[in-house]
Amino acid sequence: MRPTFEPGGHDHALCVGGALAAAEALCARQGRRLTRLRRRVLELVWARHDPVRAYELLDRLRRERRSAGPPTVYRALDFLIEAGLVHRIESLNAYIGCRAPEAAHPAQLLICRECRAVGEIEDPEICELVRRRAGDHGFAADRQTIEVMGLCPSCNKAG
Amino acid sequence: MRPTFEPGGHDHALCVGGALAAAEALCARQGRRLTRLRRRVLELVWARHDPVRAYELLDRLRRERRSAGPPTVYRALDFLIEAGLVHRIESLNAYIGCRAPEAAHPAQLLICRECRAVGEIEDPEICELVRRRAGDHGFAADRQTIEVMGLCPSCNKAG
DNA sequence: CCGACCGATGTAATAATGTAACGGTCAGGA
DNA sequence: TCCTGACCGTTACATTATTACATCGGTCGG
Repeated sequence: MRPTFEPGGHDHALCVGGALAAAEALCARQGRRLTRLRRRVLELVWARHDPVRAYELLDRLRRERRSAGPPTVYRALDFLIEAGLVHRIESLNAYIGCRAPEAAHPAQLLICRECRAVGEIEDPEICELVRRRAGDHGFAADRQTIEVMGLCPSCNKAG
Repeated sequence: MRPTFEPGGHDHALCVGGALAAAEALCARQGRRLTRLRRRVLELVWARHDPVRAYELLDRLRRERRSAGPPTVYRALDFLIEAGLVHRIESLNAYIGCRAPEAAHPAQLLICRECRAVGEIEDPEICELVRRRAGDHGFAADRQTIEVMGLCPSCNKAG
């Protein structure tokens, strides 16, 4: 199991490579088309473990594809989110690569307010409890957004 | 206990009046200044049980205060959120009056994707479970955003 | 009373984020 | 061949939010 927060000195090429390979496999399995553009956007999202903003992606994309505009990025992101390869972080208006795209799942994100690192957990118990409590109020839940602000392990130790 | 989703025919003046009275009391107790402007913005937020957008508030505010600009609204909202009187709904970029401002609490919002009604629950068990699970990964949680999309009781029955 | 200060608000400009609408291209199937 | 639908280019625009600086209006020490 990968750590929730990636340590500083890791070989990031492995992260990117793994994410792209997983994406290829997932799209093949689900009959989705991971085009050149979408693949490239996913790669840019994975360039770091921090959340990435849409217009950052656009800037980087434009360096290699002059034609890129906002819709270029947003359409690619929509596809990647739909496929479960990327999560949108609502409280930051930002995006991050999903670390467990194999199993479709609601994202539970831990966001460090110091270093901006984002960890992803996937806890079925939380998911189920939220669904049940919503149900107790007559509400039929179908999508959950859970985002937790705080301090990641290393910033917590440092502070 | 008030219902999580307010029924159709209720006397909404009571909701607004109650919210304003609670706000006065809370601010008095905490030494915060609920100015005329802030009070009026809170009242506008409470005009309906739906989420309100910042620029909707701005439009309504301008009718009675020509000088109002975006910062006017955003500053008032910041204050109200800080005081726990209003919640920001991250997944909608919208705002809604808090129904239980007495006890500071993380908002757990149930958002109907049909009628846009928003219910608020306050479940300590969810809160605690999320905190504990985050802690299991070495993460020190201090603020939670929990937003659930789905169908409210009446839309669920209708559909 | 005076003036320094400070929080609240006014005001203008602009940044950041996101969407609509339409056209072109290209692959695959009737 | 023609049609269709997904994908992407392109332009324009809508929405959301912030920065920076000016001003107002009370409070408090002198």
